[in-house]
Amino acid sequence: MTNVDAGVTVLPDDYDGLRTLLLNRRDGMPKRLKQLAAFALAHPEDMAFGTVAGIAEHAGVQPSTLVRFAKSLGYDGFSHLQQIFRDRLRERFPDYRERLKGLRDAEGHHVHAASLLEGFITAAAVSLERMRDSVRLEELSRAIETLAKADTIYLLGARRVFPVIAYCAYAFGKLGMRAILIDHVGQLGPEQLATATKRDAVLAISFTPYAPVTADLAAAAAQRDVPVVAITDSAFSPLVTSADVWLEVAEADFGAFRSLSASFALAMALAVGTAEKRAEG
Amino acid sequence: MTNVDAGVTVLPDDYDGLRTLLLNRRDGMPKRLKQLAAFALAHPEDMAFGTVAGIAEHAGVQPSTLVRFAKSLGYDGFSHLQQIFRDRLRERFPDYRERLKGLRDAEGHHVHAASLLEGFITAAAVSLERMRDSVRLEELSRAIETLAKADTIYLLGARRVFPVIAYCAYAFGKLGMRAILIDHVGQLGPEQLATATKRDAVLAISFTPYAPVTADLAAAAAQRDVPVVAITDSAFSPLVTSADVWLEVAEADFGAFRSLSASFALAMALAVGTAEKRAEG
DNA sequence: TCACTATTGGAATTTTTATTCCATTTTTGT
DNA sequence: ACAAAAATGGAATAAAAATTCCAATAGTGA
Repeated sequence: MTNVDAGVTVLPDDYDGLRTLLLNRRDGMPKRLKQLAAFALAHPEDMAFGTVAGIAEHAGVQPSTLVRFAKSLGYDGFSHLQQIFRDRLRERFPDYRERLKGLRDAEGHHVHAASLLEGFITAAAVSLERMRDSVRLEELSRAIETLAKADTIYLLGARRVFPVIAYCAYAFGKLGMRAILIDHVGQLGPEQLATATKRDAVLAISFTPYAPVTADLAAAAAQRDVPVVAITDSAFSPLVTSADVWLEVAEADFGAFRSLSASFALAMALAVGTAEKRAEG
Repeated sequence: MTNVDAGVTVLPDDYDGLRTLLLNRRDGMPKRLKQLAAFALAHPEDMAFGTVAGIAEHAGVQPSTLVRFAKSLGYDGFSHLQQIFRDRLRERFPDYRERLKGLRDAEGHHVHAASLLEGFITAAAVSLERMRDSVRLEELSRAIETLAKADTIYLLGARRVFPVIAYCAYAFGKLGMRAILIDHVGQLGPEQLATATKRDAVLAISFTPYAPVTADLAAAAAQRDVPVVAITDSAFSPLVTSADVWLEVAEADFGAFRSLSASFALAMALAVGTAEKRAEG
């Protein structure tokens, strides 16, 4: 059987579309299917996680009815329908994820400029959205307090995240705070950091694969009781053990390149927040 | 019956508890299990929805290792462990409401940190959206062609946009293209750029207020017939007169700080596009 | 270096889960 | 009220997934 479905509306692939479809079709549906439509909209989480048998029991129908329900809407089967409910929970912007996936699939063959740009824009947007939910505000506040108390802020970051830390140097400077960029020129990182005391603070950033210098220097500073604020991408980062406060940022990637947008936004919030904190007290 | 369970620590049944458990055990774990622990915390959604085979592939381990991982933590098997990740997503919406409520109740400084972060996130997102429509694709293609023909790419950018150009140095290098970062150390910019010929190219970035060095060095290069590709924010930029191709990016700002997200996305697209162009021809 | 133990990879097996099929019941139109 | 069509329930089957097991490998201490 084809899914051309007599020229009727296209099969929805997101939750909102499905919802509309169900509401429209509701009146013409037989009893059990209508019952399922109501159940699905009332318990989308169950639809996302449950098994056919479990949902069927919960909704008061037979397992086969669930499969019929999915097919009557035009899906391949229950699993196909369930995917829509799962996508809804997975990301708050499933369309972004789909778009990224689509673009990534095209990779390897010929990707033209437009889709490249689109890919990087989307990766950046996903990173930002994700951070909106994932950053712990208490931690952010603590990070700001730590930096605000510091006399001088030492900025630590290498390779891929060096741009972020370089920007911090610009921002802190512009906001009138003393900040030193540890650029590790001539391998002089340890010496650049040598003057840091417990009255100062280190702001360190590192993402997988963690540059050893960053972890080493942060550890050395922590050893000497210099407060360390870290931005990193997982609780397993070597920075975590050295850090007094750490903030988690998971950047999305496109192809081999990971976005830095979320890190930048977070760094800017840290810088301005710290400046305002100082102005207050 | 107590839940102390033979002196072992209690088996966590929520995500936060699991997270703590993983962090504590991390050091004593064998390689593959540690790898999985990191993966689980980095991709909780995948853990919630994926199948053993799918997750195993994504995490780079064998299916059996996943089951072993779950058991080594004390769970019955993978399915039992997965339940914890699913529960977390189930409660995500209440969780979110909780957060908002907490935000409202919390002391002023949390709210403040939140709105700062929100502001920078929004500025970045707006910049990205805006660029989606405003970039001229023909110009982007021309820029890519120009850079692809170059022997060596000289990277020019100062002050606020220095991070972007620093990132370009990283990206071009990683893609196997010869690129020189003109960092202007010791005011040696002119000397760093002196070896550029018409067989090379300059990639210059500058936004208001245009740093004079960037415009001057770009002009000097153009004078010697070195092709110049520019990224800037208006047709009135001093870079435009020197540039063979130029791309317009208008970044949004929040407070005194302007986003760099769009510029980064564009720079990444340029870098990867150039690499692919070279691979083709 | 050698034996011993812990860890890992991969195929085989078991269990769970989705799907199909068909007999039975309900609805619909005349 | 009757025949035809549609819908439903439930068991049978197929598919997919989790788990187990064992051989191969890496790691460790004598």
